[in-house]
Amino acid sequence: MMEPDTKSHPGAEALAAIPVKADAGMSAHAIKVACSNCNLRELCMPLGLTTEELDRIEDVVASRRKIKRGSLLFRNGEKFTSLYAIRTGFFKTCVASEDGRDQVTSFQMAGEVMGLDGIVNDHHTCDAIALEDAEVCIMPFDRIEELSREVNALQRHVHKIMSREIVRENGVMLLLGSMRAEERLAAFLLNLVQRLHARGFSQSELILRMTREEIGSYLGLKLETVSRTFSKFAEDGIVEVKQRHVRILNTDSLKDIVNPKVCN
Amino acid sequence: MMEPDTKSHPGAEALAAIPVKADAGMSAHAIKVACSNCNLRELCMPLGLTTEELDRIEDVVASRRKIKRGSLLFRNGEKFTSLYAIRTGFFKTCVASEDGRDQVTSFQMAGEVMGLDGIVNDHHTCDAIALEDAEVCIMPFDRIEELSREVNALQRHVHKIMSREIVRENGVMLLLGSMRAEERLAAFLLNLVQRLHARGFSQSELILRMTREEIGSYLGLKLETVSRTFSKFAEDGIVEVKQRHVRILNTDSLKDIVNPKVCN
DNA sequence: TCAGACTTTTGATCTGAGTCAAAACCCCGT
DNA sequence: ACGGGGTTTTGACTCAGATCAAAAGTCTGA
Repeated sequence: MMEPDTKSHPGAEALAAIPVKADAGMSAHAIKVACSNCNLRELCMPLGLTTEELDRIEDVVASRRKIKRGSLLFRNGEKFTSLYAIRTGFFKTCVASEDGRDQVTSFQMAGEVMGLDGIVNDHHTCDAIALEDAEVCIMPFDRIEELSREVNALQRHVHKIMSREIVRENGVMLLLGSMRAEERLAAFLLNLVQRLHARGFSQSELILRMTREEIGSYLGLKLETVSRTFSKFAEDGIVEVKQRHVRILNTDSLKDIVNPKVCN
Repeated sequence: MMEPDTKSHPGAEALAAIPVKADAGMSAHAIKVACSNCNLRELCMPLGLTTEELDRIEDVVASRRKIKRGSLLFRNGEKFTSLYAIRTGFFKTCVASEDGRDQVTSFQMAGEVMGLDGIVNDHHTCDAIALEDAEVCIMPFDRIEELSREVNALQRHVHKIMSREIVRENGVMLLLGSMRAEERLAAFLLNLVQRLHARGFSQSELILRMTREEIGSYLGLKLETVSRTFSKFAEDGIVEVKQRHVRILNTDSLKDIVNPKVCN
């Protein structure tokens, strides 16, 4: 299983077609970004912009920043200044209660925007941690606000991104509030693979960038339960699992698990 | 317990100090609203507006609508046109999975804004149901967008409202993903009473507008568990519960339950 | 005022997921 | 190539909350 050349997950190579490229070690402010040439544009930018509007929006992206695996893009309590669009890599965000429990609230991949939580109180309320070496575009929020007063498409886009996050979280609440372990894991896999597919990767094969414990935290389960459920799916021939390599053998079964059919 | 005159929950009388008043039966479009005189203004409007700005923002509120207890303000799938600010009454919003499970995703009270879920796809993705007779201010979203291009404080306010909702949902995910039944219910009560207190009501006494089943749905518990947990709190002398009347006798105990102290 | 439907409480029992423990596995840096 | 730390799997047992059931309470509208 799992030929090494299978395009099963975004890696740096897949997103490298950006002409104005930051050399390693180049400091953030020296980078001239070029959204117009970024192949993630349709993910983080509104569609149907005039060239002039696009030019102006490029100015929103002040610079880029590389984050090493395991380190933080921002942390709870930190002053909020910017939103971040992921160029490469993979993140988790976690909130913590006072007594140290914590909860993964999302996993984010290329083209997705992070930092919306910071707007309301001018400070971030969660940690954003890179699960693999990553690079983000830094978009100072005051510039976003300024420009979105003038470019209607940008204004609309910002509103949609925030609304999308609200709707996503509604879905997670449904999952956490009413699904059983198998349903949660099936929903999680389908969601991941669907987002990867939208980025040009396989519909059936993926590499998990997070541990069983992180999956468990996101799904409100313990890591052992996540592991057992993977094993169960594998026994049932629904997936092949080899550590973090997952191949989905039967998407329909997963869908049936998430939405149990009322049988005749 | 619970003297009838105790100001333990918003009722119509508490919010009636609005000079330009809609008579019963008056059709929605005939109402001239007056945010400037609404005592909920500091909840739904940005602070520090000039009189001129306030005048313009009043134009955002196109009209009002009364919703009878049990009926819908909007429903899943319905076209999105407006946000709604609650003037009086109490709502729940629920999402449903394809197979008919459903999940209460929030309870909303006077001064709170509903409908943000509809922005991303131009259609609502949840149902909003009045739990008591209610009245909302209708704010067509295209007008909000238009005006927030010109009034910076409004733009900022809209962003904050959406961000606040994201942060709130992060908190609910933490609750659903990592808390036990008692912790969930304690957190729920503290949250409700805190919001009511911000509206001038008692810090220790409240009337629940929702059933045990609705509380359970919100908290990811069955109604029996909610009932038992209330009984447990009552036995422990933390609250007095008589149907939907709740008096909190010991707020600190509730806080300790939510955030268990690491004992010495 | 009363009937009937909904809501809430409480008891008894069951079960899915948590907990504890140990072994296997794998990856990484030196 | 190896050692060691983190990760994953699996087993045995426990328990919090679900489920099933029945009775009591209460609200509503005719």
